Amino acid sequence: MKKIILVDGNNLLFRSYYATAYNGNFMKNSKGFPTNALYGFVNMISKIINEENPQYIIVAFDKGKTFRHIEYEGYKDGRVKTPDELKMQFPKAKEILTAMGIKYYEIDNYEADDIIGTFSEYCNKKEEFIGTIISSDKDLLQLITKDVDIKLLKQKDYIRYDETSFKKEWGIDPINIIDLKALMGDPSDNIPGVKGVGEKTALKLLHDYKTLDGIYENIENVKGKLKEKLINDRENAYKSYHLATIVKDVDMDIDIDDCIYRKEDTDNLNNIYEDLEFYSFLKKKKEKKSVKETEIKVIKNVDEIKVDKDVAVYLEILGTNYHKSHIIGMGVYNDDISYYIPLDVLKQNPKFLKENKKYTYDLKKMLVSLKYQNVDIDNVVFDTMIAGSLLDYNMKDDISYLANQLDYDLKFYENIYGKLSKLSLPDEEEIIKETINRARFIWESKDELNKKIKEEDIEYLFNEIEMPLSIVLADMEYTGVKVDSQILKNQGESIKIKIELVSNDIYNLAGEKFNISSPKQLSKILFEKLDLPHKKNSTSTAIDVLNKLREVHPIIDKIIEYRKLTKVYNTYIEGILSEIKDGKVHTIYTQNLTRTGRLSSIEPNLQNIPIRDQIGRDIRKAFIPNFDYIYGADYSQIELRIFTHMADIESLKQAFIKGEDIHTKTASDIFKVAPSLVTSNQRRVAKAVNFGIIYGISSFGLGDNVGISNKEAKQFIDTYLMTYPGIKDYMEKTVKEAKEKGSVKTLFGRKRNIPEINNTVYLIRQSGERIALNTPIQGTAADIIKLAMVKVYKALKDNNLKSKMIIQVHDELVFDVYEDEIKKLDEIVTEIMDNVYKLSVPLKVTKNYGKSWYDAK
DNA sequence: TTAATCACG
DNA sequence: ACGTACGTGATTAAC
Repeated sequence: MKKIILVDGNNLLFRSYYATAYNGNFMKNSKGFPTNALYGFVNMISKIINEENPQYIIVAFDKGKTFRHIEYEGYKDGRVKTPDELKMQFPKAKEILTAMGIKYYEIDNYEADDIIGTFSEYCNKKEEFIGTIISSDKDLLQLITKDVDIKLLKQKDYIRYDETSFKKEWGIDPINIIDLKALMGDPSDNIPGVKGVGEKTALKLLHDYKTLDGIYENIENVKGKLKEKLINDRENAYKSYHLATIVKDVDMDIDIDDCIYRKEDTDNLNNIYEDLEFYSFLKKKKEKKSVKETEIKVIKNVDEIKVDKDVAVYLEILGTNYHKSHIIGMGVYNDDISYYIPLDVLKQNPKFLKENKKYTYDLKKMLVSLKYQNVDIDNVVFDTMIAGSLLDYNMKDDISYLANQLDYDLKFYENIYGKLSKLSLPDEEEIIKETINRARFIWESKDELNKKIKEEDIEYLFNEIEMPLSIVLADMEYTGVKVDSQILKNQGESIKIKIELVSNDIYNLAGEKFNISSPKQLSKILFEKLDLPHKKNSTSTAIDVLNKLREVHPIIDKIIEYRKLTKVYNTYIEGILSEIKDGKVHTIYTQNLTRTGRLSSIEPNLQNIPIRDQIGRDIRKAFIPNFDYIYGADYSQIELRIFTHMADIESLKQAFIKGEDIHTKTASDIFKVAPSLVTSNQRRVAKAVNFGIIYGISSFGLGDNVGISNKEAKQFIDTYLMTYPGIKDYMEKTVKEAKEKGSVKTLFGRKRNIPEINNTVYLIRQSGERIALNTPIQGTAADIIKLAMVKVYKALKDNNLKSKMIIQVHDELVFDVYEDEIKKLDEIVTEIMDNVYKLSVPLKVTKNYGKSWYDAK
């Protein structure tokens, strides 16, 4: 017995396209060619090959207009036109199949269904063949026979139907799927069916009368309204029957030998994958760039090191958190040398690490790791990780991601050291080879990257902000933040008790015990057992849903309380405690991750320590100085100031210059009342509108946020735009330019590509427009505070202050300060933050200090 | 591994 | 009619 796998190619491509097209993260390769459908397609085909291990396989595609279009002009009318981004991917899919050794069929004026129908019929007739259809299209169920079954794809998995299981579940014969569709119709294909008859009614009718013919032969036995409907739409029913019938005798020659699954053409397939940038699919990599034979030298003693010009260095560690991970060794490479330096030799402080010009990947990682070993490194002039991220490559911790994007063949970290959860060291020989390969990649890519930095005109951003910032951040991370674990433990104890109490209250109010932390179980309790009002089909228990129910049931307040307490306990008590070592936490600031240029902070995240509620804010009492005081300096309304500067809005500018409260000023303007008469609610709304402007405003978003109707929100926005002429023009200009260039820039030239902005899908395009409006503002704020950090760091050094900058929270800098340095530090920080960059509006800084982060308010 | 939730700017 | 604020990270449940 031989089996043929019959794949519905159209169906697979559509599915994978729409599965990813809406999430806003539309996959494209660096040339801008859309790849999202293909990615899913390749995954699915590979899965099919793995699961079915087929001897014969074909993939069918639609081609041209079918008889269905000709005989029924409304056919598929209501359907949205296939997006261009999807259409473009079809030819590539066919190329991929050919390279995979899979035959595909497309026949003029037939759909993929009909080709599959014809192959099914082949299986029915030929004794030795059976078939398995793969699709998510239920129409194809009509092809099930004793020789043909189907894998009906669902969202995550699939259901396999053969003749028996189909009959059992549906109560009709497979062929009667046609009769079913004739009755029900199919809105997606614009097949009419019988009006008012859905799946339930249709199945009942077919159960009683077997077929469409059977129903009309016995039409007198049908009762009432249904009978009327059937008689009225008799013609439509039969027309639908015809349209729904899959053709089984397409005029084509089947040479079954064509359908044999052949060996893939790996080279060809790799070429296609490389072009699409599907690096994870690449099989057995070829050498991408020829590499000259170099003599590797493993350094045994520091005296053997002879470096007489600039050089690329790469430090390998086992793991990703360099505060915890161990150094493996260093690769050193230039045109003359190719060294591997093990840790014990590094510890002897080789001179070239201080003296020679150096090129790196992930400078900060190297600086911190070496600091722990008391190894000095200086004079790093170019970091390829920073360069790559400024040039909008897709950056990862692992250098090989960048390498692959630049057409270098570099083994992935995971393939050398294993998954992060299961790291292990390979042979020393491999470690040496791969570490040097990495250094060599840095050496060989630096000029290309540097050239691009110049072309993009971002040398200032690169050389004066990001490169020195790496050194600043390394120092901050290494210095760490002192945390009093006893304070956390004490708070934890009292919170634990409160959690106990509130849990019991919840169980009593619910009438049973359940896991309050499970949104699924909670929504069952709230919306089924207690039958609280909720949106149709929504099981969300998120805070805004709960807030609306506070008056409805006493359990809601308790749940909100429970959420607050467990959040604080799990994330900020237990979470922080687990990150403390030697009384300090050492975060890692990711310098090259965000799309706007901001930093982010991990393990632990020091940028989301609570402040808005008292219960969470208390956590800050545990963040204490290592020296004498915690000093904090915040930029006040920096994003709104930047917006005012960029959009050049005169009256807002004046307000900032005069030092007015900007939200009150806005409220006074849009509600047309004197500033002194602005109510707190008016100010709240104005504040939300101001934020909305920064986010790329939409009336829905604003309304949702403030809790007013879409219409009211629109009113506010309109008034706002009328009040401040120039904003509308600025926004339109920004979006227009972004559409033309496909990117936006900050004041310092940091570029963000926004491919979404020209997408054909409305929602994605809209999101792209908001990104275009927000990124220059958020990004410029990030540039400015980064520059301030660099300058402050230098000034502290120049003034011989021993106090330390320890935390950055986007618009806030936190310092650990000696008592006798407070005054000087305050002068330095204020001077620099105020004047770091001249805008047409002043930058304002608010400052405080105290015995803990809590008290620095 | 992913989705839901909630902490921050 | 659709379904929408921008940027992050950690934890938990549930697959």
